Amino acid sequence: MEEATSNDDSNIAPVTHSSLVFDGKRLVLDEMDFFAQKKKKKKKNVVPDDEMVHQMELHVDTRLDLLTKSSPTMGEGSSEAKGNKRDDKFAAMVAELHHMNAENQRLRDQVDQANDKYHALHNQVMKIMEKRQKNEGKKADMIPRPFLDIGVAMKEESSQQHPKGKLQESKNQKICTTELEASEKVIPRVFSNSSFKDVDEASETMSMIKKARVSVRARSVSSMISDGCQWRKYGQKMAKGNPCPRAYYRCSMGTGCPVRKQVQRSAEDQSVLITTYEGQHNHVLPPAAKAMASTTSAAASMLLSGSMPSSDGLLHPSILESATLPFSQNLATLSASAPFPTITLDLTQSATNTSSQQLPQEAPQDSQLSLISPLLAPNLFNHQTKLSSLHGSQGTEPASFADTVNAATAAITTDPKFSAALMAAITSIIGSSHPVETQHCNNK
DNA sequence: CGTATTTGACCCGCGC
DNA sequence: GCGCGGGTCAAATACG
Repeated sequence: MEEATSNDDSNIAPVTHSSLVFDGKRLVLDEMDFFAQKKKKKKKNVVPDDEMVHQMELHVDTRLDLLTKSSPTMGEGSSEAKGNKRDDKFAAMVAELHHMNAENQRLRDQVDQANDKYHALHNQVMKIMEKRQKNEGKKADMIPRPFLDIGVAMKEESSQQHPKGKLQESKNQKICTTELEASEKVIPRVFSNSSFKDVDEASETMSMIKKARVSVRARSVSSMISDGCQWRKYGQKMAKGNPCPRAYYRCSMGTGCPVRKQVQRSAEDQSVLITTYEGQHNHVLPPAAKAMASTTSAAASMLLSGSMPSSDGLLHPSILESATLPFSQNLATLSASAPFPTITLDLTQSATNTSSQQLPQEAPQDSQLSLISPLLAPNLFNHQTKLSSLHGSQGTEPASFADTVNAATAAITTDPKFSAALMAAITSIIGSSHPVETQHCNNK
């Protein structure tokens, strides 16, 4: 029935309908003599073709224009003169419309061109960085895969991936070799699809960025690793195969902030807290929160850039081999078989790996942090410098930690060591910004 | 009383 | 089409 009424409206005159939408002054409009004439005209042309509809649309603008400019006290006597005036205005409006259409088209072209240029430039930057990396004596076979078309990669691998991808996450570390072999096959196609060809692809990528997730595994006794942000709990669910419930949080620092996170204890080790971040903040963040937020962005970029394996795998073996950090192995995994591409940063692995090498099994949590943190700065600032020189901007400014992580986003695509540094960054964030919780862990 | 949390209901996508 | 599981909503409740 509602449909019928709305149809009635549109049948009477699209003009009326649109005018309603436009300024909500339908009554006033109906009282105008000019409007009455329009109705008569319409009745004459019973079958409205496209041109007619177009004209009617034009009339909308004309009438609206008249409404704002003409005097309501106009009599009916000078209708002929007014008609001429209206014709003139109508012609002017048509001309203006054509002009605007042309301009619109021109702007669209400009946007397209800008888009193309952006991708071309991005491509060039990546090539330059790649060259630099090679010049710095990197292994020849350790070529990162810039501009990985994750959509393509995921499609490619969807035929190979396991039916229950999420359950595979814990197994990723074991099947890493197989997965990487599979991912190698994708590389040629990846390079051939190095830039986005159309808007659809770009928007798909944008949604991918939004949906990209960063999962952080860390040992914590408290129910949530606070990260400087304000979170509002909006749900809790029992996840299958896990006795511990999964909690859903929404960022409450900004109105309508799309960022969400899930917190869940690991099924295997309930002392391990898995925090999964999704989305990007749409508001200003406190310094403590900035770093984690930046990490999410970095991870999203990393997913897009393809410096990580295509799906369900660990970091590229060469990446791991090249990583000098002792805890880098098994530190980050990527799961693209999950509903959304997810990077898992395993801070517990690093702790156990490190502690198994150097510390007693019951080594406190802060030993992990103290080992990692010193390694962080040189890695990060090294890349900060690189980027600053590339962009030719504020390289001398003392970058905040968050800025550093932000700047790392691009670098991460070219330097595999950087992922390890990122792990360290997050570890130090968790450790530094929440001494209470860390203490909590330590006390246990 | 306003705000945050809890929790059952609901929606949606996916696999069979 | 149906069931399952993940994710979200929103009314009820708790809390400061």
